Amino acid sequence: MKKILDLISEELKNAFEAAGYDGALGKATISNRPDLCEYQCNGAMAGAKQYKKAPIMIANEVAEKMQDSAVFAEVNAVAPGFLNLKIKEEFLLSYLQQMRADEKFGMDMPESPRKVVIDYGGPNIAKPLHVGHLRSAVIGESIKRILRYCGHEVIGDVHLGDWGLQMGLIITELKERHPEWVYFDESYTGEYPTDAPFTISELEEVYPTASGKSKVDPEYKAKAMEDTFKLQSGVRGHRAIWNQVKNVSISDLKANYDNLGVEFDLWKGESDVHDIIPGMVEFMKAGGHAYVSEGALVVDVKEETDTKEIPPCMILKSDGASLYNTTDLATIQERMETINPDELIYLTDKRQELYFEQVFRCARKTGLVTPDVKLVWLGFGTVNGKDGKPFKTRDGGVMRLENLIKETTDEMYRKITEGHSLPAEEAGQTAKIIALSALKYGDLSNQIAKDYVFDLDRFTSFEGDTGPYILYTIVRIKSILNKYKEQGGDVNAAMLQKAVSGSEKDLMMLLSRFNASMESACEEIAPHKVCAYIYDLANAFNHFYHETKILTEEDADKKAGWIAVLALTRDILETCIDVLGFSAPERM
RNA sequence: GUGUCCAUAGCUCAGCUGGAUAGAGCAACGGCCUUCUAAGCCGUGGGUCGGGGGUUCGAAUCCCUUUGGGCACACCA
Repeated sequence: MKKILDLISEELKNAFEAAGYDGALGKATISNRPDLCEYQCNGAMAGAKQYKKAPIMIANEVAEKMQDSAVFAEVNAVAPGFLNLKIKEEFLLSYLQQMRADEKFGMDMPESPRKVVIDYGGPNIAKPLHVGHLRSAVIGESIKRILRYCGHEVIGDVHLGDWGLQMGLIITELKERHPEWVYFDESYTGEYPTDAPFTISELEEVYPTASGKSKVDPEYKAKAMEDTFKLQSGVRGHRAIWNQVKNVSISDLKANYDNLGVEFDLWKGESDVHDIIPGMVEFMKAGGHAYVSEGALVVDVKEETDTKEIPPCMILKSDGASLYNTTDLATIQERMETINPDELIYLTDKRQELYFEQVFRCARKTGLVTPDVKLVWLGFGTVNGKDGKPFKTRDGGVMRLENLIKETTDEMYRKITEGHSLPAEEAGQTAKIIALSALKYGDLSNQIAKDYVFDLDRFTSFEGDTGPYILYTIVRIKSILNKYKEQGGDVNAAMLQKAVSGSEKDLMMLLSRFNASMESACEEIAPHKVCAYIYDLANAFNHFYHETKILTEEDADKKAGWIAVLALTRDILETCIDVLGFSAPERM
């Protein structure tokens, strides 16, 4: 289905052309003066210079051509040259009817769907998930769903950090503590135990300790680098213990992401490309791109047009070990060979901008990707506390993701049971659903690239621009629709009617903008646009709700018309929260 | 130092490719429940869009400059 804005623009284009002007001037926008009109066109002013004519004259001539349009109830030319447009009720009604009959509510599927890989810039194994991981997971999940809803094929890869120095640090520390473990006996040739000799919580304590030691003890750091090298070069015991670390971590990570409602199609990691690194390095050397500088293997990526210094992209460290760049580039090569995507999207915190600029340039320059492959880096902002500094727990530590979810759920449970009657077992589940909506909406309603203040009190509030408010609105609609059914009504059979009130028309106008909102969220990779849209929609509904007594209406057609609007509103809201990655309960 | 992002109401944020009186929410104050979930709705107050120039018929939006922040700048990821 064409977007309503496009249909309006088409009318305008024809009118501009009929009046002898460039049709391109006939572009409609949503009115910024809703008191005057619903849509507006500023093309007459834009064309004034070109045609050496007063804008109001052009506007008048164009308005003249649209007096008996099927789309507009009213077209007014207003000084200095605005065209104010009001939509015909019949037009709006038929648009919504088509929307309601369409499985995707008017979203057109792309002619050539893209195959997209989303790289979540994954967490390091053996380290607990914290608030920083919340953004990558929540934003990535939403982008994946938005792109899929819009008809693209999306493959999400968690892409774990499982290969770098952090692994060496862990092995070194484990060896310090348990030198007697069979993994560290290099003369051992038998099978290694199948059960891990540690739990996830033990593991999580090991890394910070090791990291701390390596910063103050150069000898310790040297050991860690050696262990990293041994791991990467395939020493059996190192590989075996590393596998245990990985298994224990992954099952814990899966549980955590599952808890958050975030899914990955691939659980790949840096280690998965280890074997193809030598080939890639040779490829880069053979292409004449990679050379040795200061002992390290690098590829120059600076360009003439640069306004800043872009350091070369390092492929191998001077000790020959691979680093983040190496695995990322090899992963690009691997993805091109096995998946052959049209687009790669990387989601990391915004401090990695320069790094990805280097990697992308290197990938293009060396021919790892063809020029038509789109490489996109999305840098997200920092999650700050109310003090404006990076979010911490009360005692100053890093907030673990699972604690954050638990705290939010507990808070939600308290709110929904306090003064409201809900069976205890249902309240538990509902609290979890609402808590996720609070966290995800709180994050997604901000622009990706900006830092935002994490304020749990605000996110969990049912008032204002929050997830719980959206859910509350949906639940209200569901409640009315259920009662309608109890009265013997058939929601699906209810026919849309022309709006009978201003608030109903406002609601219908917003509904008609669904496809445009979703499309722009998809094109701009901007989940916050979906949030903004459903917030407006929820407001419009609540406004309508408060001045309309639906279930007691005696005129059956009128009532059915409202029920149909409600059903469509519910469907749109639920579709939108689904792409945001959360859902609504039946009641709350 | 170089580069980059940001600065909008007391607080948290919108503001699409420049358009008519800069919008929400929270907080404050005042209304609305014998009637579909008041976890809601309606209303009031609150702004020299960091400062200064410029382009334009028109600038929060584009350009320059300045101030104040955040971040990055080859062997970490």
